[in-house]
Amino acid sequence: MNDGADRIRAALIGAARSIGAHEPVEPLLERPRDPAFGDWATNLAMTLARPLRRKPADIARALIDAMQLEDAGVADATVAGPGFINFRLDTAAVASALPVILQHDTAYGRSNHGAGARVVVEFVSANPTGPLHVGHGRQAALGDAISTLLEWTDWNVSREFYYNDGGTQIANLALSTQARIRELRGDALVIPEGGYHGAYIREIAESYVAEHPEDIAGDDLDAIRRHAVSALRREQDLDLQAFGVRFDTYYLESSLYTDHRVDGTVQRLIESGQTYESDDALYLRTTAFGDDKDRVMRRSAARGGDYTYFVPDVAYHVTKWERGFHRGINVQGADHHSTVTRVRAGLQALDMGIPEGYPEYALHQMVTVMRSGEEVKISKRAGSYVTVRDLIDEVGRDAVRYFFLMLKPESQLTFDVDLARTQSEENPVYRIQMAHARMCGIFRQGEVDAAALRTDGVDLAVLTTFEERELIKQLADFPGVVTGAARALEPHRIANWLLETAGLAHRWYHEHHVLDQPEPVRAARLVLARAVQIVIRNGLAILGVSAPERM
RNA sequence: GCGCGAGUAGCUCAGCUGGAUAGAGCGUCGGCCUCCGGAGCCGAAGGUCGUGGGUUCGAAUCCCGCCUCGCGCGCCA
Repeated sequence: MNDGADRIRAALIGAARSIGAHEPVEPLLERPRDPAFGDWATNLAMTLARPLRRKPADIARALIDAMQLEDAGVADATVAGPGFINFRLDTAAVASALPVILQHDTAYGRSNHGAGARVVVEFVSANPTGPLHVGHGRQAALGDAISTLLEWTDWNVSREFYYNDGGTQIANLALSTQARIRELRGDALVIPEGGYHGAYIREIAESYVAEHPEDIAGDDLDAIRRHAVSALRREQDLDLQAFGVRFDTYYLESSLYTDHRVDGTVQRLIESGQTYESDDALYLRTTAFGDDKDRVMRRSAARGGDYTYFVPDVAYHVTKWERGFHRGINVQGADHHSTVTRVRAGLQALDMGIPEGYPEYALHQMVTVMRSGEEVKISKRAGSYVTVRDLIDEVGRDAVRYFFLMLKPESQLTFDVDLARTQSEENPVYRIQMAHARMCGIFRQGEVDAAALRTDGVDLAVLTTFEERELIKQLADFPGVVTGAARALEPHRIANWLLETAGLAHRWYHEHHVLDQPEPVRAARLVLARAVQIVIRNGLAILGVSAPERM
């Protein structure tokens, strides 16, 4: 799988048994912080110190003495610090990672931990009441990359978009559009309380009047609502298309009512005995499941007597479970944090065998936009905010994707438009793509068919320089980085790893030439260049960023 | 007031779920610059990991208190 870690691990297990360690022995191998220490390190001796009642350093020496070092590709093993064992691999063992990369090619980095199980990843889920803004953009990039990471670890992923096409906000949308229609006729503009002020509402009003000559007065509120929702859905679809994000399913909140799933969920909650009436409203005892107060399910008659949003939300998550998704991941902004406890509480109250942690949440913090050194003020009420489309038009899809993914989700993100559009290596996307393009440039210059390169008969042990060792080790780490990022639902690990890889690749490229080298070296370096090309391309693919052959 | 998140180099941020002398990019300073591919390369300086305690062989990482910032706290969604 990688450059010798498995062989060292096996040798360590054998050695630990021979000195009397209790099962199971599971040595942890990691990269030493400083490459001067070696290629791999283990703290096994320290963890064995207590059960064996011996000093870590003594155990470390005993382990080394009992190991078959040469068989494991180890050139040198030393005890260091409080009891670490550092292993230095021979050059051939390090280089053994390269044939694996070339053989697996587009599949290098994939693994089968998910065993094909189904998972639904819900993200964006914007109300059809306006264009997608930068927060949705972060969510689209995150949700798509998390989905891809899961696919790379063999999960059967369904990307899902949930449309809140019912409720107060849609009513306000219809009323806002109606007000604009009547403004077109010369009436004074009166946008209702909680309505939408953006200029796009006027455009929708104009198209409504054009398509509905029979209702230029704007009296048919139902038709106005349908027109506005479909117009905005179309806009959002175009935004997502420009971003290269596709969904497998669109789930409509309104269908929960027509299928009587909301009524059914309420009925089952009442039967669970976890509900009660108070002040003419129906409550769910969510405090029994960790909430800080009980939540209203059905409003009092004085307030309309209808259900609060969280009832269809629970009903919706029941459908996820019943549709066979026994793992669900919701990608949302941290401003929706309070829904986490409520939705889970509702599912637990139903007592239908859904695990407590269902669904999982990947919450991200807010996004601000920086342009010309100043923060772009976002005022949703006034309808002035930066849309996903604005960003894509300004800096391109690749940069938008990468910038949204380069920070961990818990960090607030400042999108620096000027940096994103910079065409030099201070721009991280450019830097990574350039590393890939440089490898392609070598093949182009040397008229080498990279895809046809084979490692048979190539002496990879001639890749002895420091830069080559470090670069190969980095490439060998890729599968582990992918599984770690997938497990943690953290695409930014891929982004950071790619940036490191690009740095090592650039350094190698500048220090050592390929095409003008004598034969044993030239062939080996071509293989290394090919491996770099493959791994960077695969990493970028996970993030949804392209890998251009020239810049 | 309560809940969640953040606080790490001048700036923007990583830090692989407890490991060694805490890293990267930008910026600053000093050198190179007729090199497959270009505004690029090499090197250096720069840190009380917000703060005070605790846990242990060992803490940026885990626990408790406090400080600062962001978000949320409706019979809105």
